Amino acid sequence: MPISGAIEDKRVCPDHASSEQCTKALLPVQDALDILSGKWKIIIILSLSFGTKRFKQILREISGISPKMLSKELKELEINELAERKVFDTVPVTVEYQLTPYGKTLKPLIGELHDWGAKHRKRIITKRSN
Amino acid sequence: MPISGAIEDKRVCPDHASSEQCTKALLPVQDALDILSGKWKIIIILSLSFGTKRFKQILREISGISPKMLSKELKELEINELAERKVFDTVPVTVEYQLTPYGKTLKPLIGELHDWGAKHRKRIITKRSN
DNA sequence: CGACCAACTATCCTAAAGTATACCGGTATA
DNA sequence: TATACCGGTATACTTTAGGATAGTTGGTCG
Repeated sequence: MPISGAIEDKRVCPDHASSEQCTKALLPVQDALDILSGKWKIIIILSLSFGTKRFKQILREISGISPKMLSKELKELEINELAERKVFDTVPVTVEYQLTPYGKTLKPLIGELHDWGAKHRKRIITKRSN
Repeated sequence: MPISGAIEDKRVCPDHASSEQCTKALLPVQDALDILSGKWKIIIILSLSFGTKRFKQILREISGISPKMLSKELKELEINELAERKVFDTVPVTVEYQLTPYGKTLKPLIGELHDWGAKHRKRIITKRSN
């Protein structure tokens, strides 16, 4: 006897939602993940969403990251046009990083991530203390 | 001479936004990333957001994933109470996976990811064809 | 009998991710 | 003189993620 296979949320998943539709919906998500994946990229973007920052400043704010990783990740963000590197001819040289306008389009996404993370954090902390 | 260090978006980053505030904002995001990171987890959640699915069905829908990875990732989703595994005593045995109510709270986040990914996809495809 | 189904598990392996530590040239500060 | 700052590199290393392939258990089909 076959099981029901009931899909409980008809709004999100109408009965006719085929596997192909699902597979198709995965593509944009995979594209997004491709350039946001890794342990640090989103964290760095969040940090820059607070404003222009200098290299050492980011290094200090993000605990645990090494200069090598920060350097590498910033380069990748630059390549993908999410962040911008500006060099000032001061002595010693000053380098500033900031989000590009395109990078700023990630703010709603990161906002959601922050909100969900905050709720999740509460949840796990509450659990532990029980 | 010091540079301006001007922060262009006072709405997001008031002048008094200290490094500590920024560091603090990172925590919830890191918590979220901790359980969502990896190549497949978000993809699997998205797939399940379309409705209850069986193991082989997910395997077919998500191209490129191996049974080993799918199995591993599903277990982790279970541990974090984002997904649920139901075994039916049919012949042969049937196993269904679905999002828990808690897992469903990720839908807005994944929606944002999908939307941004779709725009990004357009952007890179347009670029390539130029 | 042999092949195939579902739902995995086991084993082996590689490539990439990430860490740790040290170092650079030039300047300023104690 | 010694130390620290800046914006990184260089080197060496470990860890982990993920891929490829095969096998398992119990049952059905032809």
